[in-house]
Amino acid sequence: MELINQIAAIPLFEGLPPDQLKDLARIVVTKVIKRGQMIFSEGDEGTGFYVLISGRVKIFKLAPDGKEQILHIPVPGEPFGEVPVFAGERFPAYAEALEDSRSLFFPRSAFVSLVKRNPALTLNMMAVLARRLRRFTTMIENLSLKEVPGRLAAHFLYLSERKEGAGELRLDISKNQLASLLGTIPETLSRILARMAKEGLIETVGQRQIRILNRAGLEALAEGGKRLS
Amino acid sequence: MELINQIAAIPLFEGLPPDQLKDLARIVVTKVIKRGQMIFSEGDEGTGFYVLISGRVKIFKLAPDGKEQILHIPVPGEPFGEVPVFAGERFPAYAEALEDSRSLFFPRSAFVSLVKRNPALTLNMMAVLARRLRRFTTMIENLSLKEVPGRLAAHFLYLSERKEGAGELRLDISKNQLASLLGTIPETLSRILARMAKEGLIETVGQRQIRILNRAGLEALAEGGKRLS
DNA sequence: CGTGCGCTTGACTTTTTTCAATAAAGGTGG
DNA sequence: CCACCTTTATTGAAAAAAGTCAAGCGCACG
Repeated sequence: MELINQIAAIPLFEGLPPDQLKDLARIVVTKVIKRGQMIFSEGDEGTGFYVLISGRVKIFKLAPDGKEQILHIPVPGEPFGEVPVFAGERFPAYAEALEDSRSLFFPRSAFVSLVKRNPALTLNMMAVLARRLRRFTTMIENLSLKEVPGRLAAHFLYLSERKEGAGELRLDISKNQLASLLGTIPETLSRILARMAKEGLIETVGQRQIRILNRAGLEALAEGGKRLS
Repeated sequence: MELINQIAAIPLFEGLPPDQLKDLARIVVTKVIKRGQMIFSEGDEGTGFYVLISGRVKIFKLAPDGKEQILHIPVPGEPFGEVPVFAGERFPAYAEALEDSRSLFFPRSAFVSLVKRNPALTLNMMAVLARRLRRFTTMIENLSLKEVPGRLAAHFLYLSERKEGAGELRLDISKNQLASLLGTIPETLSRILARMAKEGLIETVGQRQIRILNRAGLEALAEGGKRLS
């Protein structure tokens, strides 16, 4: 039962008794998504939520002129599209695969009835929602109170925290996507990377590798205590 | 039993059986907050959450230079400060009373044990979190993809939806606070209001009253299909 | 009655975007 | 394996949007 093991490995379902894992396995649908394919659109009816198993997807908002703001890039094991399960019925954003991906889809009604019977699952799901709220408040803070160099510095520091201790970090998305995640455009991002390098804060190795040379400098930038010249 | 009635009137607790309302009444603490008083600060340990009963509070982020970004202004009956109950333990933002206010405080552990026993309460709380996520995604979208005139137009339309049908609407916060809610500064807000009035989109009546003269124009602004000259 | 705070307006600066051109990279099919 | 073509990234110059600094008005509150 490959499927049951996959479900059991999802943090959201940690602590569920085996029989309830089996219940989940009965209602779940595996979805395979090709790179570039849309998973859902803003305004679509949300009849359930997803958990990313492998690959990479982006959750984003879209302006009429085509500009995107990425809200979230789930890591494997993380749920997405869960808001309409609990309020509002429709997806508040778009989801598209950045790479060929695989996810599990949990239909709403079966999941809700499971929630009703299982307090541990309830608390896990609330923790997921609360963590995402926390990240969004940080995002709002960054967009509103920091300039682009500060946002970028904060992002580098964030990445370096969750990776190995070395000052080397690998961007797992393209610079276009990174710009969209930071609420700016590729040209601006490119210029700011160049300025950071010129000031000796970072060094770029290839296109997707960044080495942090001056962590304190980045922290000062992220906190607004310093500017790039 | 004034208190029980107040608790029963809170949407979050809708559908709770009387004995559980009594449980809540036993653990709840009434907090009276004076205008200008801090309720909690970012980083404080969150030992429970609040429900606003009367008055007005702002939930906001603070930049080192003192600039504020308001995240949320709960209406009476709405909970706030609930994120640390479910994840992370510390408040992600500041809360301060804009007017003399009264709120109920629910200690975390007692509330969590109640959640575990009550599926309806669970689903209500998840709906609260999911709705807030939805609002934050809209906020991120506005900050990133709209310019200030578009954000202001969207805000007016939002206010006019939840009030009476007339094109007249009353701002319930100062323009300084409104600027902070929209992610800008009072000077910019002032200029844009003047431009909107000059273009015949709105008319300002006194300092806190706005009359919408051209709803379609505001909608075009909010959708990015038009610009102020 | 004065002081202070909220609000407005002007002039200027800074930041970011836009438009355009070019260069580099990556994947596909021959 | 290479040539081609689309996507991704960089750089420059100009424009636009928003923020800063400063001054002044008016109303409310003590």
